[in-house]
Amino acid sequence: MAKAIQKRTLETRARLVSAAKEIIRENGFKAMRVEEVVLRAGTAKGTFFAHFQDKDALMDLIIGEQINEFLDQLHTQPAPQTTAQMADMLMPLCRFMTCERYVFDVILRYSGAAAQEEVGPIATSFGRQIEIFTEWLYRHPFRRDISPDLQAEGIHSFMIQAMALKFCALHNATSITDRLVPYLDAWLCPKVA
Amino acid sequence: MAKAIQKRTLETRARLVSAAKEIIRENGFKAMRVEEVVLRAGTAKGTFFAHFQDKDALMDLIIGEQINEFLDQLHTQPAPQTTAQMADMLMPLCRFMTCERYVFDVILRYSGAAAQEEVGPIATSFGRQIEIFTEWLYRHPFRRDISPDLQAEGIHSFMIQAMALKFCALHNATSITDRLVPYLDAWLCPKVA
DNA sequence: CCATTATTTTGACCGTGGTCATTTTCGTAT
DNA sequence: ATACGAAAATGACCACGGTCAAAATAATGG
Repeated sequence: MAKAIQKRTLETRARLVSAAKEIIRENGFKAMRVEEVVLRAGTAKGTFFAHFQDKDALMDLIIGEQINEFLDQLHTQPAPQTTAQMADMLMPLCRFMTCERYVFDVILRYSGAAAQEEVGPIATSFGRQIEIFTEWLYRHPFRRDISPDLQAEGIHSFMIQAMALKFCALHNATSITDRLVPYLDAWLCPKVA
Repeated sequence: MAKAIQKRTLETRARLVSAAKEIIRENGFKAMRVEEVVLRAGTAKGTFFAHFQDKDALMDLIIGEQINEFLDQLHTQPAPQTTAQMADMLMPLCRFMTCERYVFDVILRYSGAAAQEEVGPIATSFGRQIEIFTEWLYRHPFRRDISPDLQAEGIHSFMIQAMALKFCALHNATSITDRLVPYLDAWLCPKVA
């Protein structure tokens, strides 16, 4: 049976989401406080939690949406022929994911480690990411001894690793690309004697 | 110049740490609340924060200590000869790191993504982990086309990946070992034509 | 032993995420 | 229109991490 969602509900939700996005645009993701969102949306605090399980659920939504836009972009481009090219293509996405430490933390929590029962936007976008990688690898296979799926998972894994190092005090001199390429070379183009 | 630390300071700190460990032993890491720690230690709340930057700093300390014990264990064992053997050796550590979702989250935050100025216990233990892997690989090199250091970083990266998937609703049927071995095989024993 | 300074401790207070019984609004049948 | 049951909104309230000026305690010098 349809849930018979009222128009009011959609409107309130939309107001909350756009208030949140506005704050993020002005002051960054970390600055998004529930009280502020609710103030701008002109609702009571309780209303927020009637629409979203918790603050992070809204972050999940907004960040997931942004990631998906980057993936749309990636999807239109041809498959990379070299690891350097691949790293370059991934850069915009990596830059966004690491634009704030807080953002990267949310992504980590919701991607691999998503404890949610139902899979959220970020987790879904990660699935899509793997799919895109897999498609690339079908078009231009780097390795033939392992499946494109496994290769794709590895790329994902090294992407996370390269991004994580960005926030590590010891390694923040090197750029993400510079860190990613050696991983990708070793993973996708092993030169075994 | 020595800071001339009073004995009282050490005692208070010790009481706080052992109160925290006690709570963790009884009810898990997530149950460790500052109020409860302070209550059991018989100090005021402010004292806690005079000793630790924040709650997570104490978690970092305690978890880092535990990780180090597993690493001590690993250090006494001979280098693994196969990927399956390696995965088996890593299992106790992986099990601890994923004993609670909260623990894994703290570890992620403090390992790769440690934003701290000074490197904390967990981050340090991860450095040690890489060192141990590197030593293994010098003794028993799986690949010769890339450095042991790079191989070690990859092992670490895939370990994280395998653990992260444990918390993913879609993948929690498979055990960590079962997920780790294919990664390690592809990473350490590429069979390129 | 007292005075003075440095260190530690204290606990009232705050910020922010999250809850829930109550009230308001909406859709529908009469 | 009016009544009534269901969905949505409200805001006082709570939990818990974290702050800070003031008080208590320890170390030092005369």
